[in-house]
Amino acid sequence: MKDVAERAGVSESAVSFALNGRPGVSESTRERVRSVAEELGWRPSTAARALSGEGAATVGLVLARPARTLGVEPFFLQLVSGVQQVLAERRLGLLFQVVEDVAAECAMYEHWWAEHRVDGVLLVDPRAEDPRPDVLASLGLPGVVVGGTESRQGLSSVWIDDAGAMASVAEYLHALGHQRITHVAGLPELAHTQRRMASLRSEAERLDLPHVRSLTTDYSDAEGAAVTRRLLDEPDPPTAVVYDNDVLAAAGVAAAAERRLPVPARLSIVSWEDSVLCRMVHPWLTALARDPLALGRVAAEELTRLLDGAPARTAGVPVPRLVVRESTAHPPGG
Amino acid sequence: MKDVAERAGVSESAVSFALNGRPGVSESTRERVRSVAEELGWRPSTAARALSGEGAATVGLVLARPARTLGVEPFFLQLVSGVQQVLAERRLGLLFQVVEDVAAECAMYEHWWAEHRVDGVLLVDPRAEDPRPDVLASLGLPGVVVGGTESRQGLSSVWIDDAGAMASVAEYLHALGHQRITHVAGLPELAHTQRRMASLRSEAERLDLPHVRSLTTDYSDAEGAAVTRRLLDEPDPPTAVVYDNDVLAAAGVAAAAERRLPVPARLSIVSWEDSVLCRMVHPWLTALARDPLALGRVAAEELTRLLDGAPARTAGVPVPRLVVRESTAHPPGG
DNA sequence: TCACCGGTTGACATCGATGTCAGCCGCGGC
DNA sequence: GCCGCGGCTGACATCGATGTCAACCGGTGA
Repeated sequence: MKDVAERAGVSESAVSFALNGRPGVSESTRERVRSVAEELGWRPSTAARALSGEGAATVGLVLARPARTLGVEPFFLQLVSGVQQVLAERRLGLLFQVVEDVAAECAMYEHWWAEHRVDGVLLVDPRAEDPRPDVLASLGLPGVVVGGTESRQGLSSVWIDDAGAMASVAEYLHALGHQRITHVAGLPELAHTQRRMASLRSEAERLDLPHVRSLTTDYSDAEGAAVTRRLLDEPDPPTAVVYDNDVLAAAGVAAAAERRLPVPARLSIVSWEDSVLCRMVHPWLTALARDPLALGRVAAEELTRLLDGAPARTAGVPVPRLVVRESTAHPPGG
Repeated sequence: MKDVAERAGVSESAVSFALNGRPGVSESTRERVRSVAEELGWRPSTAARALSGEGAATVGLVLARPARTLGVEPFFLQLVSGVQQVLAERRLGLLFQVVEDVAAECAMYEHWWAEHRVDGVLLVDPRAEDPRPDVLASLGLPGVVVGGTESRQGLSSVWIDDAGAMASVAEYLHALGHQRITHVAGLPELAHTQRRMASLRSEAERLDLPHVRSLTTDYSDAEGAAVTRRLLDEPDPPTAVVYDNDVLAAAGVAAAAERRLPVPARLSIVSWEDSVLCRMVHPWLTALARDPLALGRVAAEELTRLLDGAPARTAGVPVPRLVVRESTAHPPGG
């Protein structure tokens, strides 16, 4: 900074004023200082800035998953990519951490906040009984819950209409004539799993479909295949299965193929997540398409709003759209 | 820190001495200070530490990929997970950034370094003509090239034996009786793509196989399928195809299925990357299994060595192992 | 002639740690 | 009785920015 001041022929104070857009310098000086800083490749030290109360210019994101179940879904990296499109404009960095479980995630927040490493965090995979919002609230650490429903305790939320999406899937399958529908869900403790299950139950009631149910899994291809095999061995197997993500759905297709059960002639399949995976299996999967990039962008925008001192609120992203491909049809004899 | 000093009944200097393992305090005081700090949940502000010459306690990782081709492979998140297992021990954070291209990646390094945001970086996807090592060297920013071959310009490397792995695949297919082998490779500018292609060429010469070649793609399922279709339409199609990653291989299987070409009876398929994808397609894919977690761990260890002042060097990870499943067999009539 | 103005300076405090250094206290040995 | 030493204190500088404040300079209007 001293160098910049010297080269521009002004004082250090003037440099600070000029570069932070504060009054006290003329437009011409401001411009000169700016160009000198540019030329010298000078950037303020984040450490020094953070120390003088500007915050760490960093937001945190923790992913709590055991390493082995990590990363088949394109979803996550796309989300991060969207987040960064927004953060980049503000010169905010993203501190990223993979941990084993939620307890470690909470510890991470405490450490980050105690060390002043982050100004705020994005919380993903909200759960039904979730200790994390309480932790953030008690710390006073600003946060946005990605996929949360309401904004409480000073946390913002980005709301995803799982219930509406599930209703649209149920209606679509019902319209095709399906009566026996099974929902192969993900982890039961995740909030969106419970929302989807509840929505399906109420839709089944509304449409008068008694043979509708949800089964939970750990999202792994292994459980997806195992559950599907069990379903197909039943005396009255379902005619349509809705899988909670692309991996489960692809595993389901593979299981059906093992049994030489034609999809969609004998079994319709819907994937709750559209990705290349859905176009890599045969037949191509009918899927709920959402836009993880947009979700990431909205989440990051909400977080920057919070950091700017705005009150917590709930933002929404568009309802997932059902993309009909080859894996759904009328039920046999329907 | 003041609070800790007060609660422990000692001076601030004593606290600093105690917690940084420096002489000047008795073991009993050291222990008392430690426990008070623990109790108060005190952690040193990284900003203040960084400012007084300790470094940012953060390493950087930039992923240069257009958002749409992002994240089908489990590889990347597993790598990150391995990296963090090592970084966590040292209380080092990971600053993660997704950018569009290598130019943006270089700019990122310059910014990070100018802002003192990172102490070192992990460089992934090394290229044949790669500007990035030069940038790091000119900045003096410590770095580890993940998948690099030699350590030059003060950068360490983690070496992956692509050539050896490719040779083992070629030998395996040759032993099965295959003569016409095609390698559907990834991006031509990546260093490992070139290494694999070169290795295949020399193996083909050694084994006297004239009908062997490599074709490059962008790693997308679309190109994987398109290339495979083109291959199968040739008058003398290959009897074995080696795909440079799991996505390409799965797309290849799908393309073969479209043509009703039985795998492996008429076409053998090998995937260069083992993942759940390889067990989600039918038939299950023979694949080269490497261990991204271990790769991440070794890379992070090399980086911490560099940060500790050790000279740059090249470390190695085990050669990928060929896991034989259902997608490879003798060629028709072989 | 003087007060006022915007633009600018230079000196100083602040953030929270590390590093250094003189000096203090009490205990043991010569 | 004095020296030396381990253990500890307290004051100060340092890192690189931000924030504040009194003062100064040249030009304008009253």
